[in-house]
Order: sequence, then C-alpha cells, then structure tokens
Amino acid sequence: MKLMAIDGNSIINRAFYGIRHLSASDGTPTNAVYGFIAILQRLIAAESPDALCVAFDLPAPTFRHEMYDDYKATRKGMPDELAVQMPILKDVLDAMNIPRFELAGWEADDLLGTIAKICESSSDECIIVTGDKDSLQLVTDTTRVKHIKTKGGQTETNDYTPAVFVEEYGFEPIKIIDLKALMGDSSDNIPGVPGVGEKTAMELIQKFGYITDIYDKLDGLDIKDTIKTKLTAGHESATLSYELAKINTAVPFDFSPQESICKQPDNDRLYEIFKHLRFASFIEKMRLRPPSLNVATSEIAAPEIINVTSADKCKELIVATKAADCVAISLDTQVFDCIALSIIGQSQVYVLRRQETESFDKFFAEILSANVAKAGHDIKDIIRICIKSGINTAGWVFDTALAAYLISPTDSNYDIARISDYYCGYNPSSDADEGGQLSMLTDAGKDIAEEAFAIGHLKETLDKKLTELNLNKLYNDIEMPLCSVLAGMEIAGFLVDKDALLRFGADLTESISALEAQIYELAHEPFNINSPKQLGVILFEKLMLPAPKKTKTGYSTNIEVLDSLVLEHPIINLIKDYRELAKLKSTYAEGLLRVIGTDGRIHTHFQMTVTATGRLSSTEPNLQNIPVRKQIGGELRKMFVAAKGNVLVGADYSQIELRLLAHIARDPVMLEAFEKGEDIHTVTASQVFGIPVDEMTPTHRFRAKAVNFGIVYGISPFSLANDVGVSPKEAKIYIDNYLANYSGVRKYMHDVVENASKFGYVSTLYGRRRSLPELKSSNFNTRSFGERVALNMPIQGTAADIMKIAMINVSRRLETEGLEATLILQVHDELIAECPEGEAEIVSKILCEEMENAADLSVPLVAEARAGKSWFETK
DNA sequence: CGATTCACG
DNA sequence: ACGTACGTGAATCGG
Repeated sequence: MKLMAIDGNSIINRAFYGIRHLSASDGTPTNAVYGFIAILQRLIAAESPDALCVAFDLPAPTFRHEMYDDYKATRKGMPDELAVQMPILKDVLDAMNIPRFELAGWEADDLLGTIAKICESSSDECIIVTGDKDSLQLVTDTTRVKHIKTKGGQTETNDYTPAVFVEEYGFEPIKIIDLKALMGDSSDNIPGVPGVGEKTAMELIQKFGYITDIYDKLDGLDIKDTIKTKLTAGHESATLSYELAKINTAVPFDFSPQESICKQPDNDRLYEIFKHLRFASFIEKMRLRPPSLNVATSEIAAPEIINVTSADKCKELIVATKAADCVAISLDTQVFDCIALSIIGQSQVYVLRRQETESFDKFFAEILSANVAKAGHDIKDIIRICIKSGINTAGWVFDTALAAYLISPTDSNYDIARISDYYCGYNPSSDADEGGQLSMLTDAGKDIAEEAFAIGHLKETLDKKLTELNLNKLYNDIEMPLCSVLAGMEIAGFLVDKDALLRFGADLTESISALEAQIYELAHEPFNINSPKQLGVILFEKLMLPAPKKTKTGYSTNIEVLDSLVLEHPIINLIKDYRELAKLKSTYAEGLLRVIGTDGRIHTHFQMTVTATGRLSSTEPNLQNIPVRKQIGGELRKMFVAAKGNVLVGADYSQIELRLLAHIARDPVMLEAFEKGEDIHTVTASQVFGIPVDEMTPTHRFRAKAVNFGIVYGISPFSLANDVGVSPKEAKIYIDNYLANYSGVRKYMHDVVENASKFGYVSTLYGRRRSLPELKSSNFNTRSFGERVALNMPIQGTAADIMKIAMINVSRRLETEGLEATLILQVHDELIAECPEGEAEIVSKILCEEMENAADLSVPLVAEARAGKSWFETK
C-alpha cells in the first residue's frame, strides 16, 4: 500500500506566500487554503496514493520563558492572514475525509517520522510531503520525501529517494541530522557549531560521516586546526543541536495506514465550504454537487415540464401569461425553435417547439411581444438576437443577470446556473430527475425549461434583494432601459474602411521588419523581441545595460524601463518603436480586420455586468481602447468612418469625474472654478504651487493635472512622484497643498473611507453599490487598496450612471424627433452617433443637451460635440 | 493559464 | 516596514 503523509504547516505556509490574495464572500483571506488544496490535487493526481493523511504542529500548551522568547525571536509569528486560514483548512480536510493528526508538544515532522516508521514495519510505501528540508532525514528505501518549493508563483516538486539524496548531498539521508548539528538552522532555532557553516559541515560529513565518529576520533582526523578548535568549543552545542534536529520517530500515538485509506469526500459539507470560500473551480474539478438534502435547496423541487402541442392549449397559455404579473422566459436563441416559459409562482414549465407545437410562430411572437411581461437572463442579448432575426420583442421587465450584478458587482460571472444555485439553491442542470420524465425530453428542451424555472425563482429572490438594497430605481430606470439601447448600438456597428486598414497593416509589416533587422544587427543575433524574457537577456546580460529598476519573475522591460535606458544604447528606441508598431499591427490592424462583419461594420459587444464600478466594457472587439493618444493612433481613427451620405457625431463630457468630485465633496473652491468655467488643471496648479495664472508654465499645469487624476484614484505620494517625475517628498507637498486648499475634498476623502468601513460598502449618487471587504483586512496593502477603491468608485460609478442616463435619453430623443440618427459607440465619457449629413447639427445639439441634462448637480455638466466623416475628425 | 505588456477612459 | 493610483480587454510568451 502507498501512503502519502503531508506536513500541513509546511505546505500551507508555502501556499500562503506563493498565491496572490483571494477572499471568501465575507472577506476572509483564502489564498493559503486554495494553494494547499491545489497542491494536494496535483499530488493525488501524480501519485494516486491508497491512503492519505495530514499532520500539523501543535506546540505544547506551556513554554518555559526563555524557550518562548527564543521561539519568537527566530521564527516570525504566523501572520494573522494565515492564522485565520488554519481552521478553515482543517474544516476542509475534515470534509474531504482526510485524517489529520496533531498532538500537543509535537511538531508535524515528528508525527510524520513516526508514521514513516510504522509504514516501514508494515512494509507499506510512505511518501512524505513537505516544504522543509529537515524531513529529508526520513528518506529510506520505503520512505520517499516529496519536497515542495514555490518559485515565482509556481510550485515545484523534488522527489527524494535514497539515491537522489546521495547524488545531491554525497552522504546518506540520516546524516542530515549530523549536518544540521554542525551547521545549525536559524529558521528552526538550531544553534549548530559556531563558526561552522554549510560548506564546512558538508565537507566534514561527506568525509567523516556521523558527528559521533568525528568527535570520537577528532585528534586523528585530517582537519584544519582552526576548525578543530571550533568543533571542540562547540561540542556541547553540537550534541544539543543533534537532538533538536533529529526527528522523533517514536511519538506515542496510534497510527495505522489502514485508517488513512482514501475515502470519498463529504459532498454536502465540502460543497458548502467551497461555495463559501468561492472555490468554484474546485467544486467543478472534484465534481461536487449541491447538497441534495439541504433545507434551503430542498424547498425547490424540480419543475413539472409540460410540452404544449395543440393550438388550444397555446391559446389558454397565452391568456394566462397575459394575466400574469411576470413570466420567466428562456429560449433557444440559436435557431428560435424552442421556448420555455414559467409563470412565476407556479411549479410547471411549459415548452413550445417548432417541431411539435401547432402554429408555433404565432404563439412565439405573441409571447415575445409587449403584451407579455417577461423576465429573462441577459436580456440585451436576447433583444439583439431577436431584432436581428426580424422578431419584434418588448415587454422585458426583469433581467436576472443584471439584478445579480447590481446586488454584487464584483462577482466573477453571472451564469444562470451559478446565481440560481447561489441565491435559490436550485441547480438547473442538476440530476434531480428522479421520476425519469425529464429525460424523455431532448436536452435543449430540458435545459431551457429548467433555466426558465430558475429565472422565475431568481426573479422573486433578486427582486426582494434589490428592494432591500434600494437598487430598484437604478435597476428599472437605468439598467433595464439601457438594454435595448445597447442592443441597438451593437446591431448598428461602426463602419470601417477595410482597404485602408489592410494598407495600414501592410505598411506596419514593412516598418516592423525593417526595425527587426536593425534590432538584430545591434543585438548581434536574432531573438524574439516580443518575449520579455528573451529581450531581458539581450538587454541586461548581453549588452550589459545598467541593472533594470524592476524585476519580479525576471527583468522588467516595460516602457518605463526602456525610457530610462534610451540614452544608454541606440537599440532602445528601436525596441520602443517596434513595440508600438507590433501592438498596432496585431491588436488593431489584424485584430480588427478579423471582426469586420459582412456589412463592412464592426459590431462590438457591450458587457453590462463586468465592471465593479458600473461602467460598460466592450469586447470582441474592444472598441473602447482604440488608440488616440499618439500620432499613429489618429491614423487608425481615420479608418472608423461614416457611411456614404452620413456623418459621425461625437460628444464627450468635459472633466466629468472632477466635476462629480466637486459636487460630491461639496468643495467650495472647486465648485466655484467649474461654475466660472475655469480650466480645472490650471486652477489646481495655482492652488498647489501658489502661483498666479500668468506665471503658470506647462509643467505646472501638467503636474497639477496628474494631481487631479491622482486624487480621483486615491493618491499616494509615491505613485504621484512616479507619474510626474519628482521625489516622493515633493509629491507629498503637492498633495498636502492640494488638500489644504480643497478642504471639501479633504473631508470627503476622510468621510468616504470612514463610512465605507462602517457600512462595508460604497455607493454612487444613484445608489449603485460595491462591497468593500478589503477594508477589514489585516493586510496593509489590501486595506489600502480598499481605501482607494472607496474614494474612486463613487466618482467613476456616478459618471457611469450619468452616461447611461444620457444614452437612454439621447436614444429616446432621436426616436421621438423622428431622426435617422443612431448611437453606435460609447467610450465611458464619449458618445458617438451616426446620422445623415443633414442631421448633423440637430444630432450634435441633442447629444450635448441630453448629456448635460442627464443629471442636476451643483456644478454644470459640460459636453462638447463635433461632427465629421471619421472618428478622427470628431475630436 | 498566468504573467507581461500596452491600448483606452 | 510595508509597496504603491481607479476601471477595463487583447495579444503574446512560455510553463
């Protein structure tokens, strides 16, 4: 039999320092537990042991004082962030049915040694897993030690058999005790022989073996006198060290490999724990199912699925749906030949199919029409697909994805299965089909039926939550109406000049190969310039450029580093140019060409449930990061054009975030500046630097601008210094001056963090909220991050809210005024519409008006619009 | 699949 | 003493 025994303390330590911060739904850190389980999974996969157990340290309840002090002095106390994870790990192990051992007064090492010994006597194979090299003394023919180390976030495993050990150390494993006795080990508080380090100790053990032998024959041995003197002086210490280093293999505790034989985990317990810890990936990997007998989940039984086939039945159903407050809908949006509906509060789900249902199209259209109040999941996508397929649809009153997003905008995804399980304990794709009737249906039918059922239950639960959290207005007046606006924008798309883009790509290819050749020339060899690793080797090892400022998993080669090296070597500028062009080529020229539709237009997808602040995001492709800042970016924007006879109208908010800061913070100085229509960066410059406007240099304004931005992001002197190129000390003076003059902002920064800590969340003017468990963290960095978020989210989020309101109002205006104009793109503070040339003026006016009037603040909102044939011209 | 880099607001 | 700005998405490398 093969037994694997794990040093729990050692491995969780490795995991803690090797894995980035993670937290459970309540903010408890979980990274160490996560890492431990990940390592455990890998080990089980690699070794397939028959039996498994974990040992933990358990210090004796009392220490003699000096021992306690020594202990504290050399072994840093476990950080709180790790300490809180120990009981969690133990819970997880219990739920996994993995035996764990701890015994007062003994370290995990000793328990493992004893376990190994017992295995030896019963002729079982034993594998010890640890991050601690001391345990290598346990290696024998029947005991293998897997030594785990973390290297740059990755875990590496070294397997020590006696042969491997001897190969590396040049003596037998058991002599590692003698080695430690001589060299000591500060982390384990083993003194060793003063003056003898690793090198000397290794040599002595390799040459002469056990320390008892060395001391017995010390006089006759061929050892330098100086070392002999040290050995003699440290004899007592060496003997003590030997005892300290020696792992006890006879700890009095009952252990039998048989009792550690691997068992199935306790599904229900483990599922609940992992769910709470947000370990969705482990739930999946270990194929855990939601607890079937859990009270919360057993309340929702599987729905009764009814196939509706006759027209009479359909008519009845339609009457019922029209009378209902809300009907949960799920449909197959691939081919539109299947729809499931569930009248909320009922236990039936009705399924209509093109194949089987009489007059399917007629009933299908009726259900999707405004006459039926509907709840769905990802409504914007449903609306878009319907419109594109020529199906009229309206009457959507609830979107479960959007509701779940507003309730908790930091969740990683809002899959129907996940939120249904999370909020209702109902698992749409679970195998709760005991009667067997469900399996009679095809999979698609069953899936959408269960989905509709889940949507129905979610609607009720989420509705209550929205009300509790005061999110109803935001939901009904902003998020829901925005769905059809965005659907329209996605359908409209943005016309691009494909030929120009192709030429652009070809030109880039040429310039890039020219740069490539020059770079290889200067490097004296070809290499992959796109690989930061290879580039690092060339720059810092081959060309011996001055040590890079930053390193983490190697050399950093980012733009900052390159900028600092420009004067050192001509290759740097070439690399900078190469990077710029390569990015333009791969991400933009080639990337965009790939996604041009058959209509010559690019149809981005707006994501409504991604950002933590309430902003939209844009994918496939991302049209919110099309270059603009550099010269060549402008060239690209010239290729985003209006159709023949049309123009683009672009409008953007001027300083919306700083205006919101002024409003929210009620800062008199800033309010006045905006009221008078002054340039805010200039005003800030005069505040910060205490100089009149006519003495202002561009540098002053540039630095003041950075300060303004920094405030919105949650500033620190260091980062501001980094941004504007002054010392942190000087940057701190800027910030202090800023806060001294903008006293309202100072108070806001203080109050918002205080309130966030008190209530656990921050919110925008429109009630959009974001929880901040980070503020409770004992980790300084985590907590600081939480504070910066507390400062920033209300500002960025309110700006997002206002832009959404403006979009809805613009869209309505364009419609009610009977214009052909359509919105085609939003880039956070910028809106772009396309319209016939003749509408340019009125559309510009509408955009500005609706953007400026979207909110009534104590500062004016200012938007500026411009029309042109290309996106470039609207700037 | 994580890390790195860089495009945008 | 810490390690350094908020919010995104895409391409690429390399384990």
